[in-house]
Amino acid sequence: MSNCCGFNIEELADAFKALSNPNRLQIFQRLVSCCTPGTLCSVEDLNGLCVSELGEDLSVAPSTLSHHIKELQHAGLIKTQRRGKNIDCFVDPEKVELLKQFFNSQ
Amino acid sequence: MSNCCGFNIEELADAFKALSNPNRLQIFQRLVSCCTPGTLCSVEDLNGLCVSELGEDLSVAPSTLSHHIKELQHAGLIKTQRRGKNIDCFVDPEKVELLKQFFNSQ
DNA sequence: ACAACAATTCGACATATCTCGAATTATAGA
DNA sequence: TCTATAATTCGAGATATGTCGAATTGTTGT
Repeated sequence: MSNCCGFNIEELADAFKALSNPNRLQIFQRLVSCCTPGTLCSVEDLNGLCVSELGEDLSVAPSTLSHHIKELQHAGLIKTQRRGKNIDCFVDPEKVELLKQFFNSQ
Repeated sequence: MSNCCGFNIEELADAFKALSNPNRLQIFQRLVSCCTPGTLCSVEDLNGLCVSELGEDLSVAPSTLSHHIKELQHAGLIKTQRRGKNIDCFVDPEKVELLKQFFNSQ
């Protein structure tokens, strides 16, 4: 577990890998921007989109979409929660904050 | 060329892909942190490290290191400049700014 | 219990990536 | 010109990734 300047390189690399696929990046971007300005994205606020909504303008098979959601989840970028037949997705604000700080470290 | 919320998804994905490899991320992190605080990273300032210096604590073959440098360059994250036998590397502050803004878009 | 819908798992395939060693190019200095 | 050093290019091999279709699981409503 290599550590550099307070950042865990492996953790960051995993996050960037998850964002390196255009389809996944679009999913993430959509989740980030779906939160109403001024409010935090969190599970409590329920500012999320279900899996099928996230794949609407993506032209990938449901199985591929599911795979991408899991990748984002394993990288710690999003969290999920079942709501009836749907699975809602939410950005993890702490991880986003970590990434912000990385690029702000001069 | 897909565009979302003012961001070019392909461009961002290329940058994240370049940062998704732990070795490349460490190279980038080292370049980012080598700039003296308060100063901008730019070719003019010559606040760079040569290729071999960047690979010192990385335990990869020179050919691999060269490959990674080129990946970072193609993604627009760094710029290079020959100085005698060495090739100096510099972070591109504009690209870093773009990535900052992406994570700051709520 | 059954049908419909949402999502996941699994196996397979094509493609991309990471890495290396060997050979090559570029530069500086004797 | 010759040698040493820095870096790159090239080809190859192992591994990882993106994608799909088919089958399966979980949930709701009839």
